[in-house]
Amino acid sequence: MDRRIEKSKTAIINALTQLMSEKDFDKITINDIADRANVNRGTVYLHYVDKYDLLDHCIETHINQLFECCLRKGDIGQPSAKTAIFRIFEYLMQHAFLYSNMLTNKWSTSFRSHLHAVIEKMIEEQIDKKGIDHNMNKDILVQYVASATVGVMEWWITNSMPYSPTEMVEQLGFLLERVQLVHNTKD
Amino acid sequence: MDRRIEKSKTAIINALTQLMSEKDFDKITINDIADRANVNRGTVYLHYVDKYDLLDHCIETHINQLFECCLRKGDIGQPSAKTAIFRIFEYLMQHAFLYSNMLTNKWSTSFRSHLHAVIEKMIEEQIDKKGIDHNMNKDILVQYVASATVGVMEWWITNSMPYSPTEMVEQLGFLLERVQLVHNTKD
DNA sequence: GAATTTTTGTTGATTTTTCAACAAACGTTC
DNA sequence: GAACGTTTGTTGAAAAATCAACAAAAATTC
Repeated sequence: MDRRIEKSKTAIINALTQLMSEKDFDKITINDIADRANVNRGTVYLHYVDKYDLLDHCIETHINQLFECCLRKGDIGQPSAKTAIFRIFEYLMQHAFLYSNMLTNKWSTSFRSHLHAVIEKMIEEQIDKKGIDHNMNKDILVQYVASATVGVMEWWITNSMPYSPTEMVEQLGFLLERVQLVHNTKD
Repeated sequence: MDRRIEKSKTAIINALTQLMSEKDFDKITINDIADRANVNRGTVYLHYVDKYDLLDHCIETHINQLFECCLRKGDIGQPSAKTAIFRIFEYLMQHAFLYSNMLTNKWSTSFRSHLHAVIEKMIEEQIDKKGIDHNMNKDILVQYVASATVGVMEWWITNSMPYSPTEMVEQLGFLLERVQLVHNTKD
């Protein structure tokens, strides 16, 4: 990709990220974004069809970043499932306003689908590593667990994080043990 | 100035600044600079005729920055001469390697002249504020004091800062008192 | 609800940046 | 000192970014 495109895109995404942790998405104009990114307003339209398309890419970037951060955080191998889940909740908490903003009513579909995609991959890896009960269908199990996990996360964020990350991991741990995705030993 | 030019120029100047506090100027190539600035090598030549022209502009930027930082550091009015001098020495100390690198044998001319220009202005302001002895010529006095001050600074940097900023201010204070540029009261 | 302002999305002309290719100068190594 | 790789500075064509101007849509104000 052309160096200029990369610079413009990251500047724009970063600008929206900043603004999203300052005020409501609805209150943010393309002009605000362009100003903050220090690019011409036209440049935004050059790469994104509108504000919502930009938000979509912004969300995608952040979900990837979240998992990049939580799954390869200076580890040699992969962290255990419980550690990963804990880090995710912790991360969400640290960027509370931004993420609850990304889940804002109308546009939560994008957030959910991107999060689902990445959680799905993660769960599949886990299954391939640990194996499953012989009378279980893998595809269905993946969809089941992914939907459940994303649902819990979404609920947790939109309800102002009523429990601590530690509690969330513990509870989710119990549930995941029942489908044998997590060892029931101390982590 | 076009937004792109401004961005390119600051990226390039910042890149050189970074590299200058890491290694000798002679060891820095245009390629290094372009890579660090994340611009094409050609872009460097678009704004600067060569490495030495770039260094000159870099030095200019830094001298301005130094004085911006030392003379308007959250003050309401102007800081006293002694305070300003102290801050300058302190600032030089904090960016020791960079500045000693900027004074490196061959290219010190540029550094000296830019520093001189800015010190000269500063001294003139001081004189206009405090006035001078009636049988003294202002122009000559300015040149005299500016050269002396710059010379001391240059010597101080290239000789690895043998005295503390406090001592330097004290000594320079004595000397400046003799031409009545600084009050001989406690500051 | 009409008038006014702001925001949006598009356009075309212009400028800047990029990239790849080049020859010349330079530095190193054998 | 010949051969090698690296760095320099320049070129032209292509791509991207800028800017100003525009009409339409949306939001605000009175």
